[in-house]
Amino acid sequence: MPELPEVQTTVSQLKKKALKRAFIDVWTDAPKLIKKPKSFDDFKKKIKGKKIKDIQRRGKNIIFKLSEGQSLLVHQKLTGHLLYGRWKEGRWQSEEEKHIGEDKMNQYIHLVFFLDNNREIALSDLRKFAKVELASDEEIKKELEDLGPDPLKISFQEFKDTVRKGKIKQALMNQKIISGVGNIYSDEALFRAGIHPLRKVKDLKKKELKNLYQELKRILNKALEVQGTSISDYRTPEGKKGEFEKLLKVYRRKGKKCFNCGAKIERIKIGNRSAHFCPHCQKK
DNA sequence: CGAGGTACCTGACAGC
DNA sequence: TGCTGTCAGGTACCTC
Repeated sequence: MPELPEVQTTVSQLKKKALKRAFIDVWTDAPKLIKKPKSFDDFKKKIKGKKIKDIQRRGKNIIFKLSEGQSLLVHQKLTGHLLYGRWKEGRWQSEEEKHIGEDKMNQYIHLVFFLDNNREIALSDLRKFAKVELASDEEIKKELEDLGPDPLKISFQEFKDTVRKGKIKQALMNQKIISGVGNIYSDEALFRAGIHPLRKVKDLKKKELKNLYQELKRILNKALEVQGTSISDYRTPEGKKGEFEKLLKVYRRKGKKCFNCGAKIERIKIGNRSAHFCPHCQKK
């Protein structure tokens, strides 16, 4: 799913539902999703009885802090998303919204955690790219130590100090520079700041960088308010769609008219990812 | 160390 | 209709 707003939405909703619950069992039809421990049997043995003490976000990673010094790490990659509800006889029921594409939902559920309150947390993942790991707090912490700061938590000075080189689009998406921003929100922030994605960071004026910093924060906060962007089958843990899709100005709008000036939105490749921009509002 | 390509999977959609 | 190619909220790993 998932960039910062979608991951944060997931974490916030799960916290309301699953805090202090314990895992009593786990099921999968795709054991390759679990990277640590390597054997699913070990994973199952280890997680049984562990209590959820906290749920945190670091970049796009979800960390369940468990009892006995253990952490459960989930990275949803492109199409993964965690759901909270009921899993009965191989079918999923969301807590609140029962009408959204139930068959599709069931088809992509590949991992189910059974909690001690007769509810389940499920991982739905069309492309099965997600990563799930259970290890000690220290081991998980170490794995995430290369991640850059969270864009919502840093000052402009810190932003300026960390976003220093390369093409601006790639710098924004580089998790070691700042963590949590991906293709959608980097495209959208650059459009709103009027900056061409291929511009070099070192060529940006301080004013442009400041503007970008502010637009990035604004857009991430706005997306958080509306629970993110739903592309493909993304749903919040409660089964709702994010509403940011309606606010997209360039992302996946190739060939359509810019809302500001009417020019046609373009799509180019930068480092094997696509970048969308308005050639008139975002001059190179 | 960094940049660029590929691999990991499955599905939707455009064009012939 | 059916086939082929391209694209998709991401990152790990390899080569140069």
